[in-house]
Amino acid sequence: MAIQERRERERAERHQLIIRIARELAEAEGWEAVTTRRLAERIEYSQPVLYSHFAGKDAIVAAVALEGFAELAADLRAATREEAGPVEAFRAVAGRYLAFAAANPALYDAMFTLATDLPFGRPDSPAALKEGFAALAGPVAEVAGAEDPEPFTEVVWAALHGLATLGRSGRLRPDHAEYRLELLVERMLGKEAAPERR
Amino acid sequence: MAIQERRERERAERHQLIIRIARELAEAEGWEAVTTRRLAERIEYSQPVLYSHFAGKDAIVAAVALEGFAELAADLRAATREEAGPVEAFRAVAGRYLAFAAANPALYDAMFTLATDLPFGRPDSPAALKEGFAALAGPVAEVAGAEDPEPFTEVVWAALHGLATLGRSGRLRPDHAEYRLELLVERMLGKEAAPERR
DNA sequence: TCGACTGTCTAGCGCTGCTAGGATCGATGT
DNA sequence: ACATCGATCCTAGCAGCGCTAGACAGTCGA
Repeated sequence: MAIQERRERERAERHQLIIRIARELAEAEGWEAVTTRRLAERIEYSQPVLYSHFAGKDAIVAAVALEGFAELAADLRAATREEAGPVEAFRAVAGRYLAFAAANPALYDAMFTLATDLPFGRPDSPAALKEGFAALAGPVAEVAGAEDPEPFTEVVWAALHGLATLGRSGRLRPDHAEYRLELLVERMLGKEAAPERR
Repeated sequence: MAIQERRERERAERHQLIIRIARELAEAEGWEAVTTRRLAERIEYSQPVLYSHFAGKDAIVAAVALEGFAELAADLRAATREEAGPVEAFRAVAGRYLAFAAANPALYDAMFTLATDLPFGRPDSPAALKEGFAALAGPVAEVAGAEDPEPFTEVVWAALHGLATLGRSGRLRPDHAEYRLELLVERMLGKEAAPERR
């Protein structure tokens, strides 16, 4: 019995190893450098082993993406806890979201550009996915005011996502990032006044 | 002499043909179906001919993207012309942007997801790129109010881009699209009031 | 009419994701 | 203790990818 348990444990470890190496490789050299051969070499097994753990390369990317959602959720929740009022929490969550995207570009790509067919917002969605969305949606909905909270959250999320992706492909002026965030937050809070220039 | 002119004309036509077929193929079956072999077969020439027109596959995608920017610019300008005041023009441009992205998903992908290294916002940017950005930035800056117009434009653009991309990968509820647009427009105009529910 | 040149094609390189089939190793029943 | 069986893993290879070298034909100017 114990032998079989050890096997399953080793197998689970290898499963996580694949995900970790894929992520490291992607973050270091970009996703186009993550090939099944290179991945196999790094985990010190042959290619077919990958296919005994995942249905294909897409499934590996999806697994990395899922890990990303879990981390994002934890990150956003930590940001929320540190703040007092709903407005501060909203501001903190928005900032943390952009910081997360900037700090983990390859991971963010996996989550939003590569793994497009993760089941989103459906009952059978993986827990990490639901939590990720909830960690963002909670604080955002708090400041929706008279607005219907769901579309309000979607719009805020879309704006953050746009800032993250356009910013990274060099289509927004690199400085002014903080100013853009301020501007978005203030407008979404319904304040017309221009934020402080910096 | 006339013969050489004919040759150059035919060559230019073939150049456009490659771009057109690549776009059609992408729009019909997605960019992953656009391979050099398939493309060569459709234009009824062999593969190497493609490389006498473009440096590589990326250059073909970039050419399609550039065409997209030109069309988007024309589209947005048409939307602007039809409207009277700056607020209406802003609303129209925002709506038309999302409609364009929804109507030409593969083209939009080429413009913003695949051709990431197009020289954006630089002096040596292609004309179509500058025009595309200007057609959006003009009407948007009109309603920036007390805001610094450039970051304001960038935020609006990012929000629209986010709505376009998240919407297409099924991460926003399919209905409510118009409501989200309304909400974004109103907030960006500095109005706190909730838009009409529909 | 003949050589040079331009334009095009065939064939092939190294890479990709993925898989069939065989070898190897350890657990199990007698 | 040994033979058998089953799981596990690897070698080798497939089709397709982007891209290119070299052969070939057809056209031009001398």
